[in-house]
Amino acid sequence: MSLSTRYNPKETEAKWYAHWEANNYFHSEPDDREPFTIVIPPPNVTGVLHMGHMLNNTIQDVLIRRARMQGKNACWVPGTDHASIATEAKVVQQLRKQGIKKGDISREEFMNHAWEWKEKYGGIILDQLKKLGASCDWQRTRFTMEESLSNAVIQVFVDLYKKGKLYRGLRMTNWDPEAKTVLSNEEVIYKEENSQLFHIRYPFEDNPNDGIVIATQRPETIMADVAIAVHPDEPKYKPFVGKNVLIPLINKPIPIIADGYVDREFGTGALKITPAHDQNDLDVGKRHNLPVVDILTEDGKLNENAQVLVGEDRFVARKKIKKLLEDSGCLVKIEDYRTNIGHSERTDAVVEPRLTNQWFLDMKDFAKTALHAVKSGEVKFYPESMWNMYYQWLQEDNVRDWCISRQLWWGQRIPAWYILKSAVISPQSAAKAEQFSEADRWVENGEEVVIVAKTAELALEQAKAKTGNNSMTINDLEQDEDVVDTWFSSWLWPLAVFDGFETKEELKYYYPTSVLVTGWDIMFFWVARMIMAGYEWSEELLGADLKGKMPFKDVYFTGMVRDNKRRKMSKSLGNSPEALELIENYGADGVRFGMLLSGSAGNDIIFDAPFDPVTKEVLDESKLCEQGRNFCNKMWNALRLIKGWETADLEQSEVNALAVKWIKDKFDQTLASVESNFAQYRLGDVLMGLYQVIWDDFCSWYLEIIKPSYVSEGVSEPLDRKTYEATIEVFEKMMSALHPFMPFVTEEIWHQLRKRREGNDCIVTSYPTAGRVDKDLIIKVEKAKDAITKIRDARSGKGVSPKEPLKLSVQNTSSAQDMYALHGLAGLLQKMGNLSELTLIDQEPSNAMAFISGTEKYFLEMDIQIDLEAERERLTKELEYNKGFVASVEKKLSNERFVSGAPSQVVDNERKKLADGVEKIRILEEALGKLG
RNA sequence: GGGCGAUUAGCUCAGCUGGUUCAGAGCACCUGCCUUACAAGCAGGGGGUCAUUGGUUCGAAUCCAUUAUCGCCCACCA
Repeated sequence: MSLSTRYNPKETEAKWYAHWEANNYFHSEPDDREPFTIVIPPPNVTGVLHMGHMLNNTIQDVLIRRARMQGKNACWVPGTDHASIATEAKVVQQLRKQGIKKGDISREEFMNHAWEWKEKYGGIILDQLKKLGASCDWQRTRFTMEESLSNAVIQVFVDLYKKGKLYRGLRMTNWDPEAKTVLSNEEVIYKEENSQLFHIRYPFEDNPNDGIVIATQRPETIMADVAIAVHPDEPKYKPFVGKNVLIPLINKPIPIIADGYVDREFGTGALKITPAHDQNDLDVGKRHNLPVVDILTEDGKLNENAQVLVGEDRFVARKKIKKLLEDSGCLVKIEDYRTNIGHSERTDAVVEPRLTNQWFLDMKDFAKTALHAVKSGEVKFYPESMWNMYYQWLQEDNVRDWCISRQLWWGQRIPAWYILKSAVISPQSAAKAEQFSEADRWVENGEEVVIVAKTAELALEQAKAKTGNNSMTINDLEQDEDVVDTWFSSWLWPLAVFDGFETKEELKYYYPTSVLVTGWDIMFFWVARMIMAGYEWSEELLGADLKGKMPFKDVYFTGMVRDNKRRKMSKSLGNSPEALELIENYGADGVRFGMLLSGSAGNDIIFDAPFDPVTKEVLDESKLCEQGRNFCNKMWNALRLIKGWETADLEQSEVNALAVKWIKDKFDQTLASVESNFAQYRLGDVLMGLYQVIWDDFCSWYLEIIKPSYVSEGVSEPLDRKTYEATIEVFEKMMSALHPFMPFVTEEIWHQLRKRREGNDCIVTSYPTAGRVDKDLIIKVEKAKDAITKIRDARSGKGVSPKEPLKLSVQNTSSAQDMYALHGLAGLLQKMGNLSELTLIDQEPSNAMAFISGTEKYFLEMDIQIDLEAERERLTKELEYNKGFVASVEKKLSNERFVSGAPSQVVDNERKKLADGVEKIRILEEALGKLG
């Protein structure tokens, strides 16, 4: 058998992933084991794998794989989100390429195209997750718009309406002119940008030569002005209140009003009131009974109301109106200005405040329960500090009602119907029909009559009752055109992925899920709302079977992945490495290693891009992935070494027996820290611990200790079976401990180590647990390692080859006797230090180099002239250090308040330090004395 | 404007309730090695007043306060 000197991830990864899938290891069915459940944060169907996903899903996979190995019923539910806005935009774009305009086709036709698109491209990201090694239960793959999930959305909508938590109303909303839909407050991202403040003079109607100057960022909206407001106490403006001014360019008279809202210090102290395009102006307008003039179209162009620049885009209009104002002499000045501008989270278009009729969810009670959930500890956040952000957002005065309707087609259509004028077909209904809206819908108390029901049929029933008109048909109703916000379906994800809202059998078993792993950037969009939904419906759904209302017990917040300049990785910046190329270059295990080691919960991840963002050239910079790849290679070569050994029925040497005991203990020690770190989701620390024990202890020390020496070129002595067997055992245990982190290489080595029976795979072997540790043994071996290091140091310092055997002696003291009473320790020292002999002596040898390791004094005989001066200098330095050390300890111990105040254990420790220090000083002084 | 968090080696970060894993890890760096598992490697090494200034304490990287710098979240000032 010959194995390549380099580990080859590519074929190995494909092989094992297929093997795991073929054995159905990822699939979970409810049984009597304890469940361990994770629902994936569903990536957008439009998405391709990026660094954030890789981080996120690597963490989830580590947790799920470990749980599986611990014998829990591990279930990781994958799926995708329909992502209303993003997907609809993609489909519209695609149709446009085919020469089809969205406005020219029916809703149904559009939906057909959209579903087609989804079928074709929607699974890409999930396939990419497989490359990463994600052990999702693919048979459970869900989609937020599949039938059962959509039904849940409808059900919830109806329920909330019945509970009086949903309402429809005309409000100032955030309008995305690009997507042509309204957005929730959370979907508006404010960015500080350079802007300009236009100072514009509005001439008095009765005295056009004089006027009042206002300041605005948005000169293109002056045509929508309905008043100029000044502060009531401002003497400068007081005389003008009640007068009219003329809007420049269109010469429309509007009144000057007084309102306390105006800040006298800002700008000119006079404010234009534009109720259609600003919330505050709307409030002011309402107080003064002013009309609303809307001058913008749904795609952000000026409409006929504007009178000038009709049809121009708002930003083009801004530029052009500047010129017009200049020409009219009304532009006083322009100053530079920095201000926050809201952008659409999805399209990045500048959001337009716009008065529209929308559906809102009353958040007051939801906010309270969501707050309570975390406060009470029902849900735990990792890191805990994320709670601060969460808390602040859910404060009563901070949380605003959630606008859930969207003017899109791709999504769950709102189950609300309006009664049409045509329903007036009997005298009975005619009597009830007092008024109709512009859309010819029935109006009651000034509002359109709404019927909310799960289906059109049920809505019709209700409508009949309402109108008293039994001959009404479905054609007399009109369903709301809007769909719900994507997040209005995602917030049900943990409740709905198991069996929709239908059978509940699986929900009983899997709910609440164990942990949610997600980025903190969607804390408000998603995490908080899932908690709300869990609180609202889990009890109704599960009744007596409820194990907890919260959708998850823990939330692990990952940081944002940033580049080495601390910029958030994004497509537009082009600073994100191609996830798949990364896997291609370093292997999935290498990349997983890199992701896991680069940060802890909540902390942002600085991830060096391995590719130049501009040239796409490979930079030799993605150190952590490289480290991961190298680690794979290291383990691979350890495997090659071990597999190359011949074995024989030999007596196990003392050295080997000691080495085996030591590595087992050492690994158990690591396993103990693995357990505690896992409990705190410190995955990076777990991985580093395993990395160190495998690389340093196992490869660098253990394997070197037991490595059989060679007889002649290419031929080495056989190894005793007992040691060989133990080595395999430790190695495979290490592989199983590492498996959740680096599943592919560990599975491969697992199988290379032994012939395995069908089904004996690393992925399903039981996760190792820590055993008892012989601390004394570990300490003694550590001391021996220190001595060996000093020997090597001495060799390299004196230019003596490691190949040249040397004589070493130890001063015969009781502690030396105790140390070397450990069987095999002397042999270990001899082998690793390449010593021809190791003896305890009472008489110091001549021409030997002395060094101290622990409290032992060693003499290394080398066949070279010892430089007495250098020796003296080295020893003096060490002596000085120890004297200083002892002095500080003595000072501590002579402080009575320390001796009486500190715990006795601490004081005892100090005493021991002192004793050791004094002994070292004695040895050093003695050695220096000998040098003369 | 309100709030949160950070500041420890050249870089990225650990350091839990103050005292032996108290100044750590990984990477980078320096020196020497193509030693028959691995140069994607081996052996050895250097490097920090724990941001500032005070305070509490027998004892502070750790607790308190202050200042500075950075980051983030929230908020309608035209």
